[in-house]
Amino acid sequence: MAKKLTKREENYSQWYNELVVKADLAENSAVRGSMVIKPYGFSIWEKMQAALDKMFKDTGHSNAYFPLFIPKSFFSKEASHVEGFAKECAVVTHYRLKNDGDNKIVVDPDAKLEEELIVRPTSETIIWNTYKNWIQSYRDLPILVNQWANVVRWEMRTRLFLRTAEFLWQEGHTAHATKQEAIEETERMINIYADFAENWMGVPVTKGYKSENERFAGALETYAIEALMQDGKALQAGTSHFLGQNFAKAFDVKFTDKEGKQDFVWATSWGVSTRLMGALIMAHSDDNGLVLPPKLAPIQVVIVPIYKGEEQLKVINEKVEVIKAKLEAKGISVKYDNRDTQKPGWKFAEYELKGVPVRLAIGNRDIENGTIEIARRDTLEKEVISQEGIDEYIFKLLNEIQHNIYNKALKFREENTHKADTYEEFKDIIENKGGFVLAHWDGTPETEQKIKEETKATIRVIPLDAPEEEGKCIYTGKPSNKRVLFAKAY
RNA sequence: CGGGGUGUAGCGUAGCCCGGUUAUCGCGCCUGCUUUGGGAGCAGGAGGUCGCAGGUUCGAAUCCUGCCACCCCGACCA
Repeated sequence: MAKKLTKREENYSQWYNELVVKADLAENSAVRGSMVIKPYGFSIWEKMQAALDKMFKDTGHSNAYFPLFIPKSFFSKEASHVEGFAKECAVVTHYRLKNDGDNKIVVDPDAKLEEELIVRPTSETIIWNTYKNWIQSYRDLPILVNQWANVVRWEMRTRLFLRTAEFLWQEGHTAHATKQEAIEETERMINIYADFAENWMGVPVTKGYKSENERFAGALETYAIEALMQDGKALQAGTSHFLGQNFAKAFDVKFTDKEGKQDFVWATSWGVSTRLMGALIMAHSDDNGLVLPPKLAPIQVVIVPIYKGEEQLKVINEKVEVIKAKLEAKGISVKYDNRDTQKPGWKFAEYELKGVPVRLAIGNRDIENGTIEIARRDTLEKEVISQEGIDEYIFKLLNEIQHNIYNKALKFREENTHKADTYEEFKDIIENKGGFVLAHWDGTPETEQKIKEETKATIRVIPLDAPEEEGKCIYTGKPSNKRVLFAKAY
């Protein structure tokens, strides 16, 4: 497979599909644009969930669950929200099937719903309809709730992991007494996402806020983290929205403050999805398959025995049990694959494809010498080391791999981030090099739209840490005081 | 929804233009022997509504009509 992938380097998306769909993580479902996440792939998602969930809880949030179906009328209450999602909703119109007498199952026309139900594309509406009943006083605030759920967006075109019709995600929905508190929450959550992306996934991200064009439907401000994939395209990896009082007004959610005055509640919402799996794969993988950061790898160390005959295997088994126990005592997840149905070379390739960070191989030679062969996935380097102190060695190595993967991605991003001062320069980079482009922009949606039409590049974010700098918009020449981040995006 | 393309075994494919024995090849799968430090070798074997429905014909994977599904490109998007 590796050879096949090399041939396809030019077409990253095919490469990606080949690797993920055929190999390990998913296969096309009969349902349009949905995906099957296979057990190994799903365990990566579970690791992500666990880490994020802890971060949410450490910052005072709790999990809850809201309905999958949303009455259509809820949607129309917030004008820009409905406009943003109307074109991609799956709608339930009936509640029963029947046999039409010809042995065909048809939708029973008598079972038409009074009001259609929308399969949630996001839950702001149904949640704020609920919050209305939960909030009367400032004493009821803040509400800091998160839900792990699936959502459905009937996209025109789907793409595995990045844009599936149904996807898994978490959506946080918070309610606050003051604008300031809500903005702080919005920023807190985008920082958590950035922390997770960089320190768990090993994917460097740029934090910033979205231009008006790219803003979430119904939000006053959308913060996002943007990551750069190996093919030079940007991927939005997480968003946190300051919703102002829009949803409180739409659903009439008022509270009485300390002075006895009534005011609308301030809101935020934030989410990350299984798209993160796509980011993880596309940021680190190489021609041999996945490269997983140790913190998210379902298997951190795999041990492969090399033997001739039952006798040798028995000796190796005993030795490996000791090593495995020592590693597990340090909290390292270990798989010992002593199946005799596959050969060692086959297993090596298999676990590389799966992205297992560290592989140990032990054979008769090692039993005699008290050694073991250790191979790391990120650099593909192999060495023979002593069995003495191997647990400590691997513990440190996993940590080093985690950092190395991040640093490699960071270096890639630095090498593929360019400044452009003229439109010619800008177009040249976008067309020929790809990657991030930092450029001045006059701040108008019209200019962004023109640039998008002409180059397909959009403003990914206006970086939070962008330094003040006098300049001229690359398109209109109007004054600008900081550079914004442009790229072609998924 | 527009433009292009493809449907043949679990996967990837040849054959189609120009109709004609038992539908090609590779991977995978099963059995046996030899192998095992980077995806093993040899021998044998199983596996097919040729996307679906009609039509033309002595005869259709191949020609015609209709339908369906999927992929790529555009508009849309976490």
